[in-house]
Amino acid sequence: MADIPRAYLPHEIEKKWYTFWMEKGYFHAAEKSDQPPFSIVIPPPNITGNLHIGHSLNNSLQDVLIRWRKLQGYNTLWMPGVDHAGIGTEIIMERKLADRGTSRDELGREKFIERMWNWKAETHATIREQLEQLGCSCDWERERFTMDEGLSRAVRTAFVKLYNNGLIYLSTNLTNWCPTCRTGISNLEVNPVEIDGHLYHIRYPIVGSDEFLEIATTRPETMFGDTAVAVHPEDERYQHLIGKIAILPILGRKLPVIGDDYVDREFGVGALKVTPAHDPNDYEIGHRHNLEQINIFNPDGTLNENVGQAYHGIDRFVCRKQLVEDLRERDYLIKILPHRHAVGHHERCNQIIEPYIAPQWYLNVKPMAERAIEAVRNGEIVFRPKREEKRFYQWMENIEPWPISRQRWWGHLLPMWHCQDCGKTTVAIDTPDRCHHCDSENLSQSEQVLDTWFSSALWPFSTMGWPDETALLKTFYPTAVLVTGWDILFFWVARMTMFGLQFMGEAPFRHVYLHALVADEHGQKQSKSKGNAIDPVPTMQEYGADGFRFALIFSNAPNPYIALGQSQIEAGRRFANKIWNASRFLLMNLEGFDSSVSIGDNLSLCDRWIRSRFNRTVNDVTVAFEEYRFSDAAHALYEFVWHEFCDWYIEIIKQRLYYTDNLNAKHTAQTVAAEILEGTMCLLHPMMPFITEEIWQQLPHQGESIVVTRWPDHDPALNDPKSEDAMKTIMSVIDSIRSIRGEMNVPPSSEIDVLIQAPDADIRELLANHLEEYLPAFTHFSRIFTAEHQKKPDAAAAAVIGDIVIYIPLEGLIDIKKEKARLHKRLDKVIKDLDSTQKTLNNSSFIERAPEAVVEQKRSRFGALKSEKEKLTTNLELLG
RNA sequence: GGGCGGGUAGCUCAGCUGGCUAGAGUGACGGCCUUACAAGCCGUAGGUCACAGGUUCGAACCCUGUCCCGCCUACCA
Repeated sequence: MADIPRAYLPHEIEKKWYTFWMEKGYFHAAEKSDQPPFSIVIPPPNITGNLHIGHSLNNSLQDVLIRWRKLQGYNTLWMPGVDHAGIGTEIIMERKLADRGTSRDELGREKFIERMWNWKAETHATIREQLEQLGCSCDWERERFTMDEGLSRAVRTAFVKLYNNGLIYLSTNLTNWCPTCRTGISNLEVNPVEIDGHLYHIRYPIVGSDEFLEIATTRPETMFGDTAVAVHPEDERYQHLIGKIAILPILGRKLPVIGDDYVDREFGVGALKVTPAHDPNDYEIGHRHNLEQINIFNPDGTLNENVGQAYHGIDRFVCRKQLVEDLRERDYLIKILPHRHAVGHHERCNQIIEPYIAPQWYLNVKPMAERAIEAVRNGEIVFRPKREEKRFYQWMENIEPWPISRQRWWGHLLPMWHCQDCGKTTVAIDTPDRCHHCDSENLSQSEQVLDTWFSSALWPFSTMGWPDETALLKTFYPTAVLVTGWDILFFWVARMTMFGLQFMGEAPFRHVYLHALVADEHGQKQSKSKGNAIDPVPTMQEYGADGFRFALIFSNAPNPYIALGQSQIEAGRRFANKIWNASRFLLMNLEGFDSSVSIGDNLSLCDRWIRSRFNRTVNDVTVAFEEYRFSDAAHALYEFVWHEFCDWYIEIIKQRLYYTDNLNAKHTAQTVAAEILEGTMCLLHPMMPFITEEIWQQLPHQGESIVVTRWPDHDPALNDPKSEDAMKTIMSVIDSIRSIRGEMNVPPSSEIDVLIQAPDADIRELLANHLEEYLPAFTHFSRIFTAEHQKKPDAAAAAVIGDIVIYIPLEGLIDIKKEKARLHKRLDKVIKDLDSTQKTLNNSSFIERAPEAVVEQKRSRFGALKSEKEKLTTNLELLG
């Protein structure tokens, strides 16, 4: 046993056991089983590169649930996989191409996609390796990719069904256009970012007069697309201009001056230019007034032929600068004011989006959203934390049609074929030979792809074989719980809910657990550029996967963000080390131990106590897991392992393990210690899979792995409040002795006498029976005297616990001044508490209205405080 | 503009279906290499629970208002 290392060294252990688990096939779920099913589908990581710390948290939590439920006897399935992540991945690839001096356009579609597949292979392997390192018990044999054959068929099937239901339609509206990515995107993908911009005031001459109409705009370049100028119809300043014609500066186009309620008289100068093709509000105004829409941009954000020779072909922001100069020169520019406002940015490439008219395919999600709302309202789906339901409703109730087509290359092609002959569209799951309308073979498939979230929305059932009616679906759909960050509630959770209800007729999950996002130790968002990001891989290497996982789970309070820095992770590692060393100690003392020999009824008080405490911990952890209070579960175990099992139990049984000749007593201690340690390893296993397996294997055990053992049952009958109370008394006495020694600076090696005055005969007996055995673990002492009354020795320090008084004679060591100060401090606090307790008890309303138990509690507290006050006072008097 | 969450120890946060002496991790200070663990052990200090009212026998917790902070959401040019 001496070859067990002193400090926990995770590396080899982790690798060894993961390989073992895989060889045994523990993570592979049975399609059919007598056991109840419990399934989770992973939020598929994007194939954009390495996993970040958010993934570590997300997957640690899922692994906790899966491993815990497996121990409870469920047939568990954790479905793993990765997401092609559409535009996000394309952008990564474009950057890589740029580094090599080439580009997407240069490569062409086919070659580009070929590169994407290679990149996918690379990142997919990395992601899987990192999840394995973390210890994830995924059913790897079933791993899926959103663009693999089966899932692609699911995507086409879903599309065709929706299309045939009339829910998918083509519309040429204003969309959010990303000129950098050259595609339309949905509202969700647009991040409004506050920026310091400008408000440009420009004058538009009025035909047939000397007047000008001053307007204000943040985007002067869009004036090329103006088709009107608008004022408020009741604005007395401008009423007389309504119906007249204004002249567009530079281009000289004629623009009607119109009156529209939309115009805010208070803002700017109370007049605005109307650009229906490039502003959502102007688009609406345009409709109301039958205005022409003039598109002024090319798809890449350069200005098109509608803007006149001088600006044609140049970039939108270059144009803005140039145009402002020209306006200034020609005296159209009145002023430029600083103006802070929100500007939409594409969440993927972070470039400014333009409202732009382009044909897009839309999915009418309204009817699906209604069913989804209903599913949450009637409790078919339950959100944790509950507050997330509000966000869900708010978004769902105001849902807008979802633009699902993207003018990109990487993703699922729309299953649509255009007929060159009749011009009609054929929509089909499998590539059609002929046009469904005219039978022509002259078909070409749409080149657009679907929004990446379309396939994600199918994930809970597409991964299980849908549209086929597979055994897997039958067993594991709907999934038990979806575990993900709240940041993708709308992107993903909402859409999965809608699609699950639509295609499976049943919500895809019973529970949705939305966990925190990981910030740094000061609550700042982690990011590579800020340099405060914690990279999981080196972290796991340095601290071990278990310590890392524990730190994440321990910190995962029900907050929107969790602050996680180096120190939290170090605490996780220290805990793993503590477990390791406690186990190491016990294993060293288990030599010659025969676990098959049963113990009699010679349990010591501390044995009964630790069993009771363990039993309660089983309950605490189980209930916490059931309620997704992961942090509470971690805290309960941390407290039990460190501050009860290690700090007290192990210390106390050293006496029996080392020094006693009583082999029965030793055997009992070994039995209980081994039993509690094994049980604790089970409780810890979902959070810390590796170290618990390693220790469990070395302990006396039945079965081949902790992964497939049984979760301890909580048995209320095993709670032993009597032993807990008795131990509490003993622990208080020991604490008091330690406290005196500490505060009086008694050298650890010097032996002391302990005089205890205990009026209660039961307490005297309790202390007389146990203190001799328990105290040596905590302090050096020579003799203990317990009596009904004790005469205080001259030079002694005193401590009071209720009606128990402890004297420690400290001849030559005691500092009277210090001792008096110590007692005074305690006395002050006791008096304060006593006063407030008395006040409460004197209040007749309290006696009448408060529950009996609360009153009783106060009374007994009052008694204890009173007794303590008297004893402290007496002792102070004795000190003179 | 609307909505949500928060303000508790130096730091990061638990506790909030009202009722033991308000806790943890981390940091600080003092003492220990005590044969499982210095990634450890022992002791100590540190809090008007943002502020002001209200409800109640009783409020960190419930209600109202105020002041800060963060987030989500929205079409103010």
